[in-house]
Amino acid sequence: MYTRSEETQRQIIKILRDAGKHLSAYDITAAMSAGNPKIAPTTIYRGLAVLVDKGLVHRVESTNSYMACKHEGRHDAAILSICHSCGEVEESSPPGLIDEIANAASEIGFAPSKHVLEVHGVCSSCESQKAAP
Amino acid sequence: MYTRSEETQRQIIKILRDAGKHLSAYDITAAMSAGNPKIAPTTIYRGLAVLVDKGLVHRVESTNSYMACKHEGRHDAAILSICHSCGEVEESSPPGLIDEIANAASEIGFAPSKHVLEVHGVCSSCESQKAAP
DNA sequence: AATGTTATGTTATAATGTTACAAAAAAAGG
DNA sequence: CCTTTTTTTGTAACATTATAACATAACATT
Repeated sequence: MYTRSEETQRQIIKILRDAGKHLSAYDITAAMSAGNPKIAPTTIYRGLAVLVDKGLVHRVESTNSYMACKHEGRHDAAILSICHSCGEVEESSPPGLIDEIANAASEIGFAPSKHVLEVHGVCSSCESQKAAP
Repeated sequence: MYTRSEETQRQIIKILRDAGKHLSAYDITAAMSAGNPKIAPTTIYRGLAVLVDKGLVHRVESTNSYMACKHEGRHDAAILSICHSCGEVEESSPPGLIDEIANAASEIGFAPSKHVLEVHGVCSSCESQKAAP
C-alpha cells in the first residue's frame, strides 16, 4: 500500500469488515480517529467514493450508510437485506430479478441506469435468538 | 380542513402535486415560506410523516426526498422510477414482483418488513426530447 | 530547480433530520 | 361553563450527513 489515499481506503475496508455491519461515514471517521485524530469526514467520503466505485463497498441508500462487499470480484448484488436488530446486511442475487425490474421499468418507457433494492427486516440469527433466548 | 396540522398537510400535498416531482423537506419548507414565513422544518417533517403513513406521499430513500402518490387509495407502489432529467418519479406495480423479492429474502432466512425498490434513469419523455430536440 | 498537474488535508458550511420543551388547543370531568 | 388533564402545535436548539472551497503537498516533466 503506497499512497496515503490507498492507505485510507485499506483502513476503511478493514473497519467495515471488522464491524460486520453497515456504518455511517461518521462512524468510520470516529473509528479512524483512534490512529489518526485529525482525520476529517471529507477524507472518508473520498475514500468511500473510490471504494464504492470499485465495488468493494456498497452504499446503503435507505440508511445513508456503507458496508463492505462480501463477494469480492462479483459486484452484482441485487438485494441488500438489512437487519434492524444486529445491523448486518446480507447480499443476495436471485437470478433474473434485476432483469425483471429492468423490464418493468422499460414497460413504462423508462431507461434505467441504476437500481436500489433494499429490504428491511430481521435476519435469521436474530430471529432465532428472539424465539429462544 | 380544520386543524392547523391538516392545513399543513394539505399544503404539502399541493406543493408536491404542483411541482410534479420529488422535493426535499427543505424545498417544501421554502415553498411554504411564501405564505408562512415562520414555518419550520419540524412542522414539515411532522406533516410528511403523517402523509407517508397514510400512503399519500412516498419517501424516496435514495434521494432523501418526497413525492405525492399518484394512485390515491392504491398505496401499493412497488417500484419508484426516478428521472434524472426532469425529476419526475413514476410508480409502477408489476404483479408478483414484491412477492418474488420477499421470497428471495426468505430464502436466506430473512424476515422482511419493508422494501425499498428505486430505479434511477431517464423517463420516456426526456429520452425522446434528447433524441429529437 | 522551476513549472504544471494531481492528490491530499483542512476548514468551513450546506443539507437533512431530530430532540426537547414551551405554548396553545382540545377533551374530559365536575 | 370552568377547571384540570391530555394532546397537539410551535419554536429553538441541536445532531447527523455531505460537500465546497481553498491551501498544501507530492509528483512528474522539462
